Amino acid sequence: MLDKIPLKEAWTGLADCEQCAIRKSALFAGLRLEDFGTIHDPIVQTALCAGETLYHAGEHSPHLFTLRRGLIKLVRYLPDGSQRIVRLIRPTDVTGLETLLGKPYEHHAVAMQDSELCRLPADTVNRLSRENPTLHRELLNRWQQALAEADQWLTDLSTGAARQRIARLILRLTPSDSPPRCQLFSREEIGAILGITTETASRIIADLRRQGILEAIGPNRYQVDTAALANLSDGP
Amino acid sequence: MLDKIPLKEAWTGLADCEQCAIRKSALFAGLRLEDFGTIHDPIVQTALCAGETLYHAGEHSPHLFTLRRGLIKLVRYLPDGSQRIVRLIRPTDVTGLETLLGKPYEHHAVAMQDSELCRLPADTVNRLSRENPTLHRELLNRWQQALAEADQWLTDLSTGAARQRIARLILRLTPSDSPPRCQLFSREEIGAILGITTETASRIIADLRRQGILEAIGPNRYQVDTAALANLSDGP
DNA sequence: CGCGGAATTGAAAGACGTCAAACTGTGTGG
DNA sequence: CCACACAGTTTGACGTCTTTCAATTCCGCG
Repeated sequence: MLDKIPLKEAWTGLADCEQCAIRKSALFAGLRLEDFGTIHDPIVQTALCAGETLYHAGEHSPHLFTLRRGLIKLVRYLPDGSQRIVRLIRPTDVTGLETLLGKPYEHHAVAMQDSELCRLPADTVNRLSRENPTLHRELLNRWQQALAEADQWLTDLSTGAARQRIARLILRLTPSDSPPRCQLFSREEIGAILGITTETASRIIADLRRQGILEAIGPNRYQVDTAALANLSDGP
Repeated sequence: MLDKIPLKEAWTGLADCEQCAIRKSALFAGLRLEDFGTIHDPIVQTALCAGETLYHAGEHSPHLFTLRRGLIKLVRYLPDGSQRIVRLIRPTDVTGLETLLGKPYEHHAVAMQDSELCRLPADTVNRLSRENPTLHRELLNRWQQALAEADQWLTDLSTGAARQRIARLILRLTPSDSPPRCQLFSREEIGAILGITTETASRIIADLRRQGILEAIGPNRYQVDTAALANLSDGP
């Protein structure tokens, strides 16, 4: 399931920013060539294996991150010790924006899949944001995007019956290719996303399989009957 | 319950910004005297009675708002027609930040109490934000604050059993004065905040009253046994 | 081939939603 | 001033969904 290719090289990559595969949709999309020359504090590329932690809540570190590949969960622990997954970070997303304001991280960030990311020094981003209006606007956009996503997370994934929540989660995880396939997570993580128990998540997913709405095609990979799910998602 | 004092005056108040009672904690806290002189597009003060709508989701209007007095709910409607309250705006909070990016409003904003607010033109705020670093930083702070609040809303108010959610909501609504009192909302609104039904909300609150944890002292006003609620909030 | 963690399943209890009726307080009109 | 109508709240009864706790099965890996 996991191809473990830890990248140990911590390179100071200016050239690579310019050539970056995801650059057109990345935070730095609006940077001019000459801007890259002014980056002195190195931008480090790092890799995480599934399950590894990127940062902890409360930790105070002047870095934000762009995800290049993989999947990161932002987690909060509840008083009773259980966890709730608050948001997912996907490739081209940025996390750790709060460090731009000198604040500690708000969540635990944990890799759900093997991941690669770029670590950006908060100072550098702050300075570039002052000098480059496009980057600055892009930053605001990211902030707003995170907020919109948080609100959607609440209304889609924490509202209504468990079946509906699962239907909406799977739809959200299914790219609109055809045939529609999606990569699910452990039942425990699904529970932590939806605010339901592991068993309930398991029961419902097993049931969807029996109904033929999901068809297993690999470890936690399914082919999806999107129409049936869409139907489930807003009515029983 | 409601003292209806609709403010009809839509004044172009520069002087009043400087003298504003909430100015020290307002968005414009960092503005210099000379900055106020550069505001040409008028800042309008408006008032809403409980139940009135400030703006609709999808509406495209270049204004954001600071709440001076009262309480505003940000609402999303679900496919099935019911509503979910996504966040509350309290005095000194800002709402409608998305218009700074030229985007339509993400929510319906409805007054839960009689409210007064200032309407700020997005252009003006954008310009001032470019010219004044303190204001600019304050804006980012507000954005981050909204995001943190959204995450807390999810973990506090949409997680766990209905009793716990209600306990946490009441605690959150109770200022730390003594004796601790709080102003509740209609049972329907409480349901929409917590993702439970009106009846469940009513049952539990009625039950808390019978247990003496809440004691009615006015229309939807209660004296609160905070210790008992804190106890409820993270265990059964 | 057996081990261990994850997933699934079962049974029973409890929580919550649904539908409907009774109750309360408030404002209105007689 | 009282009776009534209305909207919100409370309560009841019942069914369904979800959790809980436990047992079992499945699957990847050593």
